[in-house]
Amino acid sequence: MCGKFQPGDLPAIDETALPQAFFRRPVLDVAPDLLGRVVVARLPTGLAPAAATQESAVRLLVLETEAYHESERGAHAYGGRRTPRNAAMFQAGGIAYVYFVYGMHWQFNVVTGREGTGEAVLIRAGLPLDLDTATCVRARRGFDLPGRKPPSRLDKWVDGPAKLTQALGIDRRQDGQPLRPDQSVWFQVGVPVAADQIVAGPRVGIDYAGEDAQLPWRFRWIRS
DNA sequence: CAAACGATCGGCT
DNA sequence: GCCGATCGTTTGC
Repeated sequence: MCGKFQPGDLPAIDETALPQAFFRRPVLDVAPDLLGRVVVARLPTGLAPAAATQESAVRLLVLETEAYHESERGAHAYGGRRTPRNAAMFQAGGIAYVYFVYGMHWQFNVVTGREGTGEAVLIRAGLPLDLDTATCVRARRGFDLPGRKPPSRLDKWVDGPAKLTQALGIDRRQDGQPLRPDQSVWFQVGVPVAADQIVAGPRVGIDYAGEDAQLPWRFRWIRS
């Protein structure tokens, strides 16, 4: 390629796939530990008919996550209550939990912990890592449509959970899928993140959770 | 079976 | 900053 694509100063990225054991830990361990990892998705673009049969690889550096656990009111699995929608949350860690919100958006979660406990990490934001990714994200997020243009800062391209599923091409078909390289979505080791660069704060959009809405279970990587 | 309600986004003021 | 869009999931009658 042209070699001009610069996602910022980053050390070498370790492309080793994260093993299932990485996810089979408590959700509050996994959620901050996912910062600096790379999420990879090989999914159809689903745009023009000609492109619909092609597959594109999108690689995003994980910048923001949130933890959800059945012990608190913010979680779909609160109180251990199972429904057809949240079934994936109760499986052993290492699979995807994908659900639909606000009548138009998909959200991508990583199931954590042991089988029988409802917990998952919501992936909220990411940084495009290469030219192929940027090309695919431009198309999927509609940056090339008339009257629209991509954000000037690359870290504003995928800065919300619904924007992230749009960029990766994730929808209900990935719900319950194992996160492994032989599937369509998986994680790589990525780059190390210093502990003092991780900022914890309250999760967004869960006012109905009462006092649990103030738990500092949102994790953001602030690159200095 | 009907109806309310979102773990949000993008466009406009 | 506010507001409208839009529909799967859940809950209650």
